[in-house]
Amino acid sequence: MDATVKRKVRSAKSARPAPPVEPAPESDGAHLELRIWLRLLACATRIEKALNARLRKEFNTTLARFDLLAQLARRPEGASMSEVSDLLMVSNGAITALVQKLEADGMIHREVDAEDRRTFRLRLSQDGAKEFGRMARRHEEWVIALIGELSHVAQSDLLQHLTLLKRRLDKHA
Amino acid sequence: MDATVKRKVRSAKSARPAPPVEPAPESDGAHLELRIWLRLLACATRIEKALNARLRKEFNTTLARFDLLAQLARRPEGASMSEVSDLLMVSNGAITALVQKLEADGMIHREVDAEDRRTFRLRLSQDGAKEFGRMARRHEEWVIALIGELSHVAQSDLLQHLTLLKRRLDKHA
DNA sequence: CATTTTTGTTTGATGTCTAAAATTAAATCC
DNA sequence: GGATTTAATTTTAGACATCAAACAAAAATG
Repeated sequence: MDATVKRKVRSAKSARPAPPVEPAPESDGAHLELRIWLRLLACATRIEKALNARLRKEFNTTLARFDLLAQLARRPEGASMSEVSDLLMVSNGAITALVQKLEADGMIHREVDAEDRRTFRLRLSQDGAKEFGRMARRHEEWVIALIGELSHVAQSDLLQHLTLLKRRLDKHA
Repeated sequence: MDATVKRKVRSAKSARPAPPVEPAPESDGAHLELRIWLRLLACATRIEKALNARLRKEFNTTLARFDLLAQLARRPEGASMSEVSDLLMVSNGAITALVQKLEADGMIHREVDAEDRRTFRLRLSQDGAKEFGRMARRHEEWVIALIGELSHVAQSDLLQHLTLLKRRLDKHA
């Protein structure tokens, strides 16, 4: 993770009116897009590592497990493996192992669907729900601590831009 | 990867003047910070998966390898394993395997340092440099295609906000 | 100078991801 | 209604990540 490229491009002359002070040569001549991607990745990995480390320390678990529980927590009716796989945007194979571990730990139940014997219905267990509640509260505090230093305005701007970007990315795929 | 929490918080009454139309309840009552984190992660994983898939398809390689080559490409004097480990923000153990593979593929050279027989000096090989050049060009095109649909203004806003966020995150650590 | 301590790298155990092949159940098609 | 197709899940093989333990070489210490 880092995707550092940053090459000396800086050729396409801007047809836009020049900004007041300077065309912002920025720390490197690389394309804006490249610089955005590097920053985005840097932010995401920093946050991800911080959350992962804390989840491990305080709850002896991981983000992947937490995310799966989070999906089940908002679906009292349960979900199938494939549904979870889609929700988490992770391959089917990855779900199998995760679910086995979580079931062994008593966090979730896995029952064969009465209608379709191929599919499993995954549900949070009672213990799982309680433990997830504890984790979610801490998780939220951590995220707020990590991002909360930005002003409210900066935050909503950032969210808006990220939402826009995500929409474009989804269209691409 | 998804870190979906989104809980029913919405308690802290805003002491700010209400916006023109609505206080923007947004799609969910979750804290702004949480929503930002989810979007950020979603964008990063989408881009990362796209780049990884293409690197594999076109060059039979991965982002991790590409990133390592990128670091060496900008350091003709070479770098030690630990330096690379720091640059990529990845543990030492991860570098060992990566370097072995890249050396076996003839992309990099690894020579023991004359000064310090514990350390290795890693350098791009000629073939490695050429191959990296090809990959970097394509990589840049891909990133531009993925992000380039955003307007220039949106892009520089986004970059600015991400830069700010990254600074805060680094201070935290 | 012999003994720590620190530093650079490797190894091993574990966790997660992917892609592709295998398995099994359901649905569909003559 | 038996054969094919589709769908849900598992398995396998290959990456890459972590952490912690083990080493070996260099530096520091007394």
